[in-house]
Amino acid sequence: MKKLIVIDGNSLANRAFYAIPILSNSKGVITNAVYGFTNMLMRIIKQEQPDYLAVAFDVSRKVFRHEQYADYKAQRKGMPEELRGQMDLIKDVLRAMNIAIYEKEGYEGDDVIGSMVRWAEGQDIHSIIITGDKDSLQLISDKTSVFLTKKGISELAKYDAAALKEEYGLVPDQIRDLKGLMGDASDNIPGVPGVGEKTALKLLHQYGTVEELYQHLDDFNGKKLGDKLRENEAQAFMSKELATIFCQVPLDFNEETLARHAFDVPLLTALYKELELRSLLNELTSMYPPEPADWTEMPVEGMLEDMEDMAPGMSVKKGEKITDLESFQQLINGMPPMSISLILNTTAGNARDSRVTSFGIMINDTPYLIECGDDFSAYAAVLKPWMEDKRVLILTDDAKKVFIHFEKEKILVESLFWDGQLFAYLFNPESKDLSLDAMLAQYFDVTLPDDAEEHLYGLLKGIYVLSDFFIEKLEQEKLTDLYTSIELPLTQVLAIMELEGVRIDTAYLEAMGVELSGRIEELAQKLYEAAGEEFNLNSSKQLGVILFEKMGLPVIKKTKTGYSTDAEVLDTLAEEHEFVKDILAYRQLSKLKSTYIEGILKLVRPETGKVHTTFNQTITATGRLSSTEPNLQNIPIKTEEGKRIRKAFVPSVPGNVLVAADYSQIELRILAHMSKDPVLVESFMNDEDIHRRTASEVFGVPMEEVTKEMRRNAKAVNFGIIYGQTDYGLSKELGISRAEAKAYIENYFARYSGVKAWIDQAIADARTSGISTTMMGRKRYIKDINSKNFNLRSFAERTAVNTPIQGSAADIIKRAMLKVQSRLHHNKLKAQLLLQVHDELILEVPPQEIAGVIKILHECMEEAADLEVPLKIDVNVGFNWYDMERV
DNA sequence: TATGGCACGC
DNA sequence: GACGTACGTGCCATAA
Repeated sequence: MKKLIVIDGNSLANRAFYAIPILSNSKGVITNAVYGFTNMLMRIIKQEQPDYLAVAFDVSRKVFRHEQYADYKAQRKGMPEELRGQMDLIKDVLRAMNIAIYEKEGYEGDDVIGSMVRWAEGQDIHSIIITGDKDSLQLISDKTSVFLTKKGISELAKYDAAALKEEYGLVPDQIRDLKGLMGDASDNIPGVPGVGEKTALKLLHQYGTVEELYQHLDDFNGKKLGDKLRENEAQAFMSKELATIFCQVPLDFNEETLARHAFDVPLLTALYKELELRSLLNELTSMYPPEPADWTEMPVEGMLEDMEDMAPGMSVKKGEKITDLESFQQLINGMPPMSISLILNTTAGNARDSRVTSFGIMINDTPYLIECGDDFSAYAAVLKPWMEDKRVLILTDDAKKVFIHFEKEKILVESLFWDGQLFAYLFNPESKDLSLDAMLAQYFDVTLPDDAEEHLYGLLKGIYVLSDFFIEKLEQEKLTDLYTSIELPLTQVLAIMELEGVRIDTAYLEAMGVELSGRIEELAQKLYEAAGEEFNLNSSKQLGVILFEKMGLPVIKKTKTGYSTDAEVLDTLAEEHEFVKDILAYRQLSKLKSTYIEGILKLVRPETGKVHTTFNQTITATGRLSSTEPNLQNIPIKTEEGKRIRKAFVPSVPGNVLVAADYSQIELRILAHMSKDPVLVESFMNDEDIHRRTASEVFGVPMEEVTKEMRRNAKAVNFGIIYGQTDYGLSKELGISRAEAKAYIENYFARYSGVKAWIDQAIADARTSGISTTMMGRKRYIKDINSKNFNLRSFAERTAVNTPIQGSAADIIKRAMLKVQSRLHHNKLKAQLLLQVHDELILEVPPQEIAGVIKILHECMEEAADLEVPLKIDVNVGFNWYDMERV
C-alpha cells in the first residue's frame, strides 16, 4: 500500500518555535522555527520514505466554527511576532522542496487533513498524520494513523486504533466526545466545567458518547456531577461539535500533486544560505553536491545546535568500530559529504617512520573508529576520492599529520582543512595546550570520556562543536587571512619538507666523533690532574666546588642553586687560568659530540641516511617555526670547530647542491618599515652597510672613518634595539662601562628618533590593547604590560617591541616559503625545500636547475612583502652546508 | 619524572 | 633600586 504523510504545518511550526532556542541569521532574521520544522520534515522523509507528502496550514484565524461559537479560540494568544514571520519562510522552504501545501479559507489545518486522509482512504492509501494536536486522534482508522509530537519536536508518539484504545480506552470517534466533556482550554472550547480528563474518560468508558450519557442523566441524581452535566448540556453538545473535524473541505486532492518531487536545489540552497541554516545546507549538499567553493564561504554545519542545544534525540548517533576493509568500503561509497572530521592515531616518530594505526572519522552524524592495523594503505586508497575532492572540508586536530600520511600513500590531499590546533594557536600562541580537549573545556566546558574509544568519538563530534565557533572567532579577530593564506597552506609545505628529509654523511660524523672523543678524553685527564681528583666534568655543581672552593677562584655570579659556571663566568676567569680554558674547551667539544654528533646519528634513518626533522608550527609565541628531533635550526656556525658539523649535511643525490638563501637584516628592515625612521630607511634604500652607518651616526664620524671597533659596537646596539636591551645589558655585551653604554643608546635614539617614537608607540599600544600585532595580523597577548612589578612590566615592554618585529619576519618568510614551493611545483622542478632557519631557506637542487632556482628564490623571497625598504637575500651554494660559496 | 644549568641557533 | 636581550631545543645532572 502506498503511504501518505500529511503534516499539520501550524502545529509543527509552533512546536519547533518553542522547542528550539531563538536562532537568527546575521541579518537578524529569526529562524528557529524554520530550522526545527525543516529538520523534523527531513527526518520524517528519511525515516518514513512516503510516496505522497503534503503540509496543511490554517489559512486565517476566522473559520466556520466561529459562526457556531464566537469565542472559538478566543483565549488563544496571537501567534508571536517572531513565529508569524517564519510561517512564510517555512512555506518558501516547502515550495523549494516541491512539497504540496494545502490550505483553505475558512478551515483549519485539521479539517484539511481530515478531508485529505478520508480521500486517501478511498484511494487505498495509508496515511500518517503528523501533528501536536490530540484532536486529530479522531481521524485514526485502519488506514490512518497519527504521530503526535512530544517533548518538543524530537520524538513522535505513534497512534493507531490499538494504541489509542490502550492509552485512553477509546475508539477514535470518541475523541470528539472527550473534548465535548472536558473541553480544550487552548481552543477555548468550554466543555463541561468541573469535568476534566479523568472524569470524562470514566463517563465515556461507561456511556460511550455524549448523547448516550445525557440519556442516562438520572444515574447522577443527587450528585454534584449530575447538576453540572445538566446545567451545561447545550455547551457539551456544542463543544463536541466544535471538536469535530470537518472532513469534506472542498479541495481537489490528486496523486500527482501529492506525490513526492525532486527538490529545487538551487532555490533551496539559496534559501538556506540566506537564512544561514548550515546543517540543513550541509545535509542538502550531501544529497546534491555543489561546485567547489572557497572554504571560508563554506559553512560548517551548525551541528553545535544539533548536538548541544537541540532536544534529546537530535544528537549524533553512537560511535561504531570498524575493523575490516569491506565495511569501510561500504561506508565510503558514493558522493562525499560536505565535511568530515578525521583524526589519525599514529605511532610515534618522524614523518617517515610513523604509521597510522587507527583513525577516527565522522560521516554525517556518525563517528567511526577504524582499526586499520598494518593496512592503512588500503584504507587510504578507499578514502582517496574524498581526500582529492576539493569540495570536501576536513575537520581535524592536525592537518600536517593528515597531509603526511596521505602523501606517503601518494595521495595529494586537495580537500580543505579546518585544523583545530592551528586555530587555537592563532587565537593565543602562548597557549600551553592546544588540544581539542583543552579547547572543548575552555570554550564549552565539555570534558570527554576517559575510555579511548569513547574519547575518540567525543573528539570527532567535538570538532563540530568547535567548528563554526572557531571560524567565526577567526573572522572576528581578523585572523582569517593569516590562516587561509599562510598558516594552513604552509602546513602542507612543512609536510613535504619533513618527508623529504636531509641526507647526512654519517661516516663523516662518525669520524668526527672519534676525533672528538680522543680530544675530550685528553682534556678530561688533564683536568682531573689539575684538579687533583676525578669528578664529573658534566656537573656544573661539582665543577663549582672545584673552582670556587678547592681552587678558590672568585665567585662572579650565582645561580638559584649555587655557583654559576656558565661561559660568561668562565670567560672572565679564563685569561689567568688554563684550567678554566680547558673546561671551556671540554664543554664545547662535549656539546658537539653529544648534541650534534651522537644526537643526530641516532636520528638518521639507516635505509636512506636521512634525518627527518619535525617542524612545529604551533609552539612559538611570535609565529616562528621550531624544529625538533633533530633540531636543525641550531646547527653550529659561530665557531670553526662547531661549524665543521655542517660538512655532514649533504645533498641526497650525488651531483646535486645545497642552496641556502638568507634574508639580509630582515628584522632591521622591518623596523625601518614600521618606524619609517628616515635615517634607517635611507640607509636601506642606499643598500649601505647598516652597522657601519649606525656607527657613523652614533659616534658622529663619517662612514669611511668608522673603525672595526665602532662597527662592532654599533652592531650590538642595533641588535639590542630589536630586543629592548638596556644600558646594563649592552655594557656587559661590549665590556664597556654602563655610562658608555647608556651614551651609545641615547646617541642612537637621538639619531634614530623615528625608531624611538615607534618603540614608545609599540609599548603604548600594547598598554591600551593588551596585544601586540605583526604585519599579517598575528597576535600575542602582552599580559604584564600594566603590572606594578617592575620586572614583569619591563619584560612585557620588551616583548611588545620584539614581537611585532620577530613575528613579522616570521610572517614574511612563511609567505616566501609558500611562493617558493608553488614556483618549484608549477615549474616541475626537482629542487626541494629542505629546511627553514628563521631567516634562511635551504634547498637541494640538481645542477641544471641552480640558476633557475636562484632566480626563483630572489623573486619569491624579496617580493614576499612590500615594505618601505627593499628586502634582500644572500644566496650561497655548495656540496655541503659548510663549504658554501656566495653567488 | 621534573627541573635547572648550560650551550647551540636566529 | 629593582633587574638587566627576543624566540627556541637538547643534553646532562640532580632532586624528588
